[in-house]
Amino acid sequence: MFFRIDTKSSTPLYEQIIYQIKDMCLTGLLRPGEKLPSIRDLSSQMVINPNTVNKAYQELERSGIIVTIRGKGTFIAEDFPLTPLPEKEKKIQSQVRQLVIDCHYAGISKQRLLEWTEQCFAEMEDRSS
Amino acid sequence: MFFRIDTKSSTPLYEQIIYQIKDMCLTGLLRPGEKLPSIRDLSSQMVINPNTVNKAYQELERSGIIVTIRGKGTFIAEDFPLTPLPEKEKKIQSQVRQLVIDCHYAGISKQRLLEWTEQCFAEMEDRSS
Amino acid sequence: MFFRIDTKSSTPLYEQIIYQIKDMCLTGLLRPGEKLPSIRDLSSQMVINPNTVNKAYQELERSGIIVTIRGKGTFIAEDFPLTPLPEKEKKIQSQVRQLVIDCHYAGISKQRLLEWTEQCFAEMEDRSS
Amino acid sequence: MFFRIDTKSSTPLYEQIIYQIKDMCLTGLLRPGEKLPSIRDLSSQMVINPNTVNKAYQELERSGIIVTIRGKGTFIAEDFPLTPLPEKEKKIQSQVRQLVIDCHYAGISKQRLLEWTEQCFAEMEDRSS
DNA sequence: GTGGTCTAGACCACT
DNA sequence: GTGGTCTAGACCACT
Repeated sequence: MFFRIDTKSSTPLYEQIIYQIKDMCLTGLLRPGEKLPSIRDLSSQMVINPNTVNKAYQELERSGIIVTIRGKGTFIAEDFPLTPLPEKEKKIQSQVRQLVIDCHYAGISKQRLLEWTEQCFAEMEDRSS
Repeated sequence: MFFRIDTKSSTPLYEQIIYQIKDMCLTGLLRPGEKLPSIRDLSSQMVINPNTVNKAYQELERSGIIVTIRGKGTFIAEDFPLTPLPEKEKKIQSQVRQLVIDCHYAGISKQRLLEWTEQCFAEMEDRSS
Repeated sequence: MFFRIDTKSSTPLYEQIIYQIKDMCLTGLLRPGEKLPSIRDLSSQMVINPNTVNKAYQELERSGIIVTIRGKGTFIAEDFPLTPLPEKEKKIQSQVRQLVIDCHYAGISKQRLLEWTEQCFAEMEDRSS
Repeated sequence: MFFRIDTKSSTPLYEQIIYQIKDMCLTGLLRPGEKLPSIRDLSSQMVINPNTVNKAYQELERSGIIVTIRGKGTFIAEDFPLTPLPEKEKKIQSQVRQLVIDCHYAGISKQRLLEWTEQCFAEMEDRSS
């Protein structure tokens, strides 16, 4: 497991961990049932505090993406949890709008944004197989 | 000027204001040279702290979107400021990736995300004319 | 707000706080929209660490019972969130079974258990009015 | 003996075993004097650590529900141990309250909770005969 | 060895 | 003043 953490980023460390693990699940780098590194291992590997890793793991468990088994460790959940809530949809729609606004002011064309989006989906498509 | 502010949202109020003004610029609701309400007016209208509006205006001025003229007020800048920095590009790329991840877990298809994106661009196209 | 925390109990402090606040909501001691004490105030009042209160508040927010507004504080949510998930139902059913088992071995009759249950409901009935 | 163990559950394995054995005693599936499987057998059957089973048996013996006879094995005690301590009563009362709170937020009516409780008692009634 | 809880204390962003 | 994040470090329960 290779993590790329950006300490200068404004997004909290624990959120970066969450996104990386979700990413690895969707790209197939992490498989259902696979064991994640222990909190201590990952925290020492990333040179951050165990509590921070713990927070990330707990939030991932809350959303059903990982499962912790007492005294044994943490594992990728067997079933892929989809939660299509109407609130989430609205939130994502407003994120899209903000992204488009940012693109306009950064001089990024519609063409490029759509390409990037397609590319990300392409790298993740295999998860469903 | 109609603002839709969500005090319960996790995105800070001042950022919400920034996005709304940028949005109105891009959709044509605000035109170059147009006068913005004073900090006092806007803050009392929105029932929020004047400091919050002030912070939004200051950041908008720093990025060249609005211009303050001493004793006259604040106005939408005449020239559309493009800041295509390579850092920004990277940042947006990672935002796209996070958005795609969120869509996957929210059960939102590529199709729908692309549609939403196109729609936003469509509503803003006229600004370049 | 009066909190009764049992440091000797095996249930974590943060969970005790959660149950107390839920309890006060259901019995009407806390009303929708009402402001909760700040994390610092409550923690110093209870002589526990602010992080512990923070954890309780965050979990309550996650389940929609309270709402935090940036820089303003934490408030009881306006709308009462009911989440009748089938998993939760199962969990409660097994809790009931465990409770009944415990009653048997503690020599507590069905009669008494039912009375206690009725009593609790009675004290909370008014919430719906 | 059939055990239904949930490794993903937050209640410790050894507690799950305890409750299951108590349950089987009260429903009549296990009779006074009946022999329990050895720690080794049960642990290999359940695919869990022998220490976990050992812990469960020890705690059951401490509360007088089972009896170990050197070189012979472990048996269900002949006499039904009742331990009506005032502390236990208080503890159960607070468990009832927590249960009622959980029911409220899970949208489970008083009616249904009482039904479930009655049902459990019904399935166990015969033990006293 | 595994995760869970809690403390003490620092620093930051937002209002 | 408000909550959010993070660190350092301790202790505990479970396997």
